[in-house]
Amino acid sequence: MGNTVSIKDIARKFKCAPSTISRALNDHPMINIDTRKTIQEYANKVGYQKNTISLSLLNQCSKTLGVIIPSISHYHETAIIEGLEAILQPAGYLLNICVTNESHALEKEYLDRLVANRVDAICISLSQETFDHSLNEHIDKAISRSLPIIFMDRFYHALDVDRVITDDFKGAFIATEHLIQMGCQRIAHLHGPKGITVSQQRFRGYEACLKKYGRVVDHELVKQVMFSPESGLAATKSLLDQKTKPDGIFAVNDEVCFGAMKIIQEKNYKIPEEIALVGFDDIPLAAFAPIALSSVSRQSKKIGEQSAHLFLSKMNGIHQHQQFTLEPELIIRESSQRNHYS
Amino acid sequence: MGNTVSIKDIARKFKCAPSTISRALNDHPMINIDTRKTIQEYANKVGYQKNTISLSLLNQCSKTLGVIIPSISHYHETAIIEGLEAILQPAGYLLNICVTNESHALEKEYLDRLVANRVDAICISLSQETFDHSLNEHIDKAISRSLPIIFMDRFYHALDVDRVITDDFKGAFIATEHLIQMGCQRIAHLHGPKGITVSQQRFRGYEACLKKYGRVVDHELVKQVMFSPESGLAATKSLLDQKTKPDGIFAVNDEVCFGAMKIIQEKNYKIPEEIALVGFDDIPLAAFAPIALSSVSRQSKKIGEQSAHLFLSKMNGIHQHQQFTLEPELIIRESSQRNHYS
DNA sequence: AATTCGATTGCAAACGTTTGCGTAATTTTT
DNA sequence: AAAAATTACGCAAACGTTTGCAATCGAATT
Repeated sequence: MGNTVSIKDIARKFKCAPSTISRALNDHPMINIDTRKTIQEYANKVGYQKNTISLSLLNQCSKTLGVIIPSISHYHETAIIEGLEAILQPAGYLLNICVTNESHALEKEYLDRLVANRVDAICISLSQETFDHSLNEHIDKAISRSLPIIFMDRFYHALDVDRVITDDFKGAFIATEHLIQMGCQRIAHLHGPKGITVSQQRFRGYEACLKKYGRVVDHELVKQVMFSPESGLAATKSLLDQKTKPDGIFAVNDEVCFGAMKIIQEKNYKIPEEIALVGFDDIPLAAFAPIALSSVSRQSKKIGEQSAHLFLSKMNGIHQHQQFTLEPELIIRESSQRNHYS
Repeated sequence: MGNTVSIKDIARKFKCAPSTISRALNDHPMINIDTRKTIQEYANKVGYQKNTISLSLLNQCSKTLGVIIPSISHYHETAIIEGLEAILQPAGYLLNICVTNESHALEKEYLDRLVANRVDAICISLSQETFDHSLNEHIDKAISRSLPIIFMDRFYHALDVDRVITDDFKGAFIATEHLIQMGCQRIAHLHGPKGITVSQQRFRGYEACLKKYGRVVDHELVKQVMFSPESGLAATKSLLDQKTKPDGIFAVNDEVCFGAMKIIQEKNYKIPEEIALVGFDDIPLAAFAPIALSSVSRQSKKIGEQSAHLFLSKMNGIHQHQQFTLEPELIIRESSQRNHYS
């Protein structure tokens, strides 16, 4: 494309070997101090910029991390990216971000491309399709070529992998427990898309908590939703239309709660008195929902940071597999606060 | 690190030249069809994956687009990324995404790194600091090495550049005009951070519209905010506390409106009857605000798509500078719909 | 005067791939 | 049977950078 100047160009100018220029630019003491300065000044003047790809080729490392995520439209994912960048920018790494839209084919395609680009490692949150059908060959193939793969959020069938996840089970458990403590008798659950691990984990936490308090899951009170307010609205509407109405709802995420609130308020139920509501993710707008929304924080940014640290440790030659599980935190706001302590 | 197999490795196995392997893998007709098949099968078996960095070095193009954005925590930015990916994934490109947090130093650092990595072009939304102090040397330097730079959102001082922006002025104008048509007499504006172009453009549109209808800006009704609900709440509170109260508010973005709504409802003003509200960006949760929020859509995803197309056209050798301005669209919802037509 | 030493610099290979050109072997044409 | 054409493959350079080793030169030591 043009006027990019290389070490060879500079070498021609100074009638010396490229190696001399290279050493001069890297301030190698082997080179005469005056020569060094002269060369550096010249390089600076003509805007010389090191070509990193040649270095990648030489050093077999690209100083780039591949990131594969199913979506980028929610707070959780962008917070993860912020966490990754916060740690990896100072370490000199760049991020190759790939969004799969929950498609297995795209995930495979992107994985191949990242491998072809020789990224130093890959942080991945598996797509729904991959998960649903356990389509793991592409992952296994990548692992078998000893490319470090760090799993975020979604479990992988194999045990000996690196991963950073939040304890969704526990998060759901404490959310449900909180609703119970607020006096809710019929706690509904807006269940996330089937086959997604977080959906399953959160349902299991909800189920386990009910069990602990001597209750059982009423399947009429469990509705499946997508991760959107529209879906939350529809599911909640059907909840409110049936004979067994809930007096508490634990939803798979906050967006869903916004939809739930809309219809609950439309039907003139009082939040939290008649129906208490708890979401998941603690998105920035949670506090500004129609009724300030209680939510379980999954520490999204910390997932990114921890994954970044895990990655850096791998770059430093630590090859044991590491698994981190972050603690969820229940943020109690208006939507579930009943001034009822038990 | 590595059981990565190269063309040379395969060549050794078959006791032939690397060039033969290369041609065989690329299905070059020059190579015997049987030899081709055999080699391809073997390569497949041992998991050969083309090393793209060597190709980047050879072809002087990396099939990678650098993306520099000030933040990644809002809908607008993630939608842009989605738009970019939607077009560039099928075209075989990867995205290097860099988040500057509005810091000029980081922007400079990232720009250098992307140049060093020889990305094929850079899509950039300038940081606030860069903008505030017109710190453009790094950009000029990049341009001078004829690296294609596509500006998104924020104007650049120079005229002959490639850019894709939305007409924020017009968006603000139609939002304000709508409030006027809804009968608002004292329209406040929650002004975005100073020095940010979108803030200025939106204020100017607001100002121009008032002028068109024979009004002037009442500076008591213009408050400066950050792009957050907290900030919107604080600014609106001070609006409501002063003698000249607004009966309509046009805010620099939707998050700010969520904050505004909170305090307006707390103080028991009716939306939209007493105070009508219009935001900007049309985030997915806008329809699920306490009162469904009217908002100006800036077609964020289309910015990404259009930038991607512009980029591709540059890759196809079209060197003229192109400038696109997307039309904003006012989405009218409850927060401003007064059943009052004029 | 012969030797050693230190200070600078150059040479060449390496990373992985592609590609124009040369060349050998085989087949077809005259 | 000789010439021409076809087929199939190898050689080597190129992309930009680093680095171990050799080489050159002047100065200092024996």
